[in-house]
Amino acid sequence: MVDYLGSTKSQRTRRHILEVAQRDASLMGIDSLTIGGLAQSCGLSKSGLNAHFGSKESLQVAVIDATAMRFRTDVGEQAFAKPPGHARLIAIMEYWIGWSQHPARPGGCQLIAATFDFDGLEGIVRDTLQNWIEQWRAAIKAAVVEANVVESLNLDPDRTASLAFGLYMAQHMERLLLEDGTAAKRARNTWVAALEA
Amino acid sequence: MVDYLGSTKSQRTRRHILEVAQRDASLMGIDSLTIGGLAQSCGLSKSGLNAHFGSKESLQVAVIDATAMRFRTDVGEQAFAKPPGHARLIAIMEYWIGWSQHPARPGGCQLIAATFDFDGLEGIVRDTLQNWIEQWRAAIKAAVVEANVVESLNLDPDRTASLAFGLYMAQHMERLLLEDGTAAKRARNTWVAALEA
DNA sequence: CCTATAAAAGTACGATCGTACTATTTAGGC
DNA sequence: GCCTAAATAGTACGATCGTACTTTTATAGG
Repeated sequence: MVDYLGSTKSQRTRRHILEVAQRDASLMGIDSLTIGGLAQSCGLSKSGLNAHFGSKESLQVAVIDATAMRFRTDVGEQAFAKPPGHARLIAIMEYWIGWSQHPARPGGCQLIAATFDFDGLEGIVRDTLQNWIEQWRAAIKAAVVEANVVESLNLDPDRTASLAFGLYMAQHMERLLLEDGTAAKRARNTWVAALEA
Repeated sequence: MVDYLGSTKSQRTRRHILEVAQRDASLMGIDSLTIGGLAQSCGLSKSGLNAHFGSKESLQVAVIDATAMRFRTDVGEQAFAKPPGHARLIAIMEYWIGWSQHPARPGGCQLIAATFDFDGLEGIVRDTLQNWIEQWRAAIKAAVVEANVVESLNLDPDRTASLAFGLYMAQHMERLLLEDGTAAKRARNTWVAALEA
């Protein structure tokens, strides 16, 4: 286990690399990261950067892990800090879309985008993505089950989780490719309406 | 305008290249196509293949155009052959998911996947994708407006179109990355339920 | 069948990729 | 402050990328 909170030179550099890499990955995608290009963005030499990860694949996994860890604190924990039930479901979409729109993510969520790149491939990068998506989907399902109990609803957990992912991805596509400034608000509204039905 | 239906040697070869390219693009993504790799898949030399398109960017646009043209006949026209209203909306999702699952598309829809690769870039490939997505989204919205009239419904066209794209993309992700065999059926069911609410 | 022309192959070139190996610089415990 | 070890830079190598240019092969009209 890598100590992400340490403060040796190596750890500080590694954190900085992953910071820059996450931004680059938002713009061009995780599989378009290059060691040379990233090194230049960080003010490092190619070999200096690669010494931290050993291979491009390990770098990609490290970027995904770092992003997923931040997602957990910025979205997951924030949403699950709300009381179970309707409020928590609303918060999930609220923080999730906020994550997508965050200034540190100028090209939108790197993880969702990477999903479409790696779903046809094999290897540890795909497995890492799969694992992260499964965890987040399971968390949403659990929140739906809770809400059914607390609010006496009858939402289908799987359908509702799919709907959440779908609205999130539609928002991503409409906002970034179609340059539709109303996409985020529409996704939130559709989510709220779906929970009431 | 290229004559896609001609039968000179060049036109036949071009069609074959685009056929193979669409399959490769389904598996690895349009932006991962390489001229050398595609030439090998086609049994052509690198330069023999490139003579048909002139550049990689033109090849990518040609692949997108060819895919979009097939989408129009296999999904758009099929769905709009149904009577306007509820039946047409159901058919849209039905044929769309059928397209995603078609054996010729082992890695799912190339166009939706490419969307997430090019939304942060600039150039003619992005513009071509944007144009295609906009057209299909407009068609869905039109079908919703029709259905509101025919069936005396009050569906929001924009929200419903976003929902359609969202359910489609969620199905793609769940089926291919999470290897969830129930994803397609769930997307259809959720769509049907949403139209009734 | 011959030939003009289209189609494909062959070849080459600079750029960039990931990565291994070596040299140099920098950091931190005594 | 020195000295060891960690961190980074330097260099090199084979592979592959896109693409320009030249040569060969195949096609189709007369």
